[in-house]
Amino acid sequence: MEQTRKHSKKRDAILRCIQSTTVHPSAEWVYSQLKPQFPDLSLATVYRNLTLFKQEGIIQSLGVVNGLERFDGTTDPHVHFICSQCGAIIDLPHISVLEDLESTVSQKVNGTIAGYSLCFEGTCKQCLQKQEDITA
Amino acid sequence: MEQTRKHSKKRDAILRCIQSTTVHPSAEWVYSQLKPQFPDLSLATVYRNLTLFKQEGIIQSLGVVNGLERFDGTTDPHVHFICSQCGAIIDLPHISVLEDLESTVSQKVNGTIAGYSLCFEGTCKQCLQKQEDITA
DNA sequence: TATGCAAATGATAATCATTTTCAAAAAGGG
DNA sequence: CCCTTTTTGAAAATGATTATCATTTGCATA
Repeated sequence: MEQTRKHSKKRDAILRCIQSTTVHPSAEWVYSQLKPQFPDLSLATVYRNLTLFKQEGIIQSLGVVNGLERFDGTTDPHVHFICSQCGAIIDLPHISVLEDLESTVSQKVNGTIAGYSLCFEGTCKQCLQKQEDITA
Repeated sequence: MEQTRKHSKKRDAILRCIQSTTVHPSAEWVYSQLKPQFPDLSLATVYRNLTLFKQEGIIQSLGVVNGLERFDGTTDPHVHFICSQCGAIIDLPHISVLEDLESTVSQKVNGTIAGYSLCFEGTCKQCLQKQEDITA
């Protein structure tokens, strides 16, 4: 009765595509990569599967950059550098302290840092209480 | 000949609105706040002015949350906590080290941390070189 | 205070990324 | 092979944001 996840060549290819690139692609980029190999691939299928993978927690979303949602084939949180001009997203592993981050990052990417944004995500106090209220 | 910035009651009210709240609002929220006071206010005007303020650097965008772009009336980069359920954005000032951030933040907001994302923004190596090529 | 012109606005249409719909095709267990 | 469920393609729908354009407003100047 419960939903069973099936495999398909296209689904598998989409997952492999995003897991084997470092460009942190958008749905459109994944589509354009796979279209030659799957001429009848639909953009909706790419969106559907990326959303699915995201829900399953095997990929993550990096948010919207220049109007396009960008994905990351890895699941561990790590630091990124986003170029505000070309939209490139670059991985920056192994950074530990906030203080000297700007100069360190600036050197790592060989670019200019205009600013940074650090966001935590989770469930806030009010929502935790709501959940308890429902459960109780 | 050059463009001069003019004042208007609505423009000023929009700026005051976003600068005097801590909810990190969307354009729609600002609109709904001001609509009673300005019955003929257009949503387009809110979008226009928020975009303008952002370009002028007197407010900042926190990115898209649940499909809505969220703004911050302050301009200094600082840490935020986003509730993935209700979309609330909470300020988290004075945090310095990444290591013990998760537990610290968790205590501060009295909520659950699912993860974090730290993004730097600026100009990458390639784009810097392009600029030089054009200038030269 | 009246005048002229650039900037700002409201209403609405246009954009454009993403989602939904639905009929047809494929997966995979029996 | 069947049968049932999931997946897909194509196209329509959605919804936030942006552009358009005629009108209004701000404000510098006469």
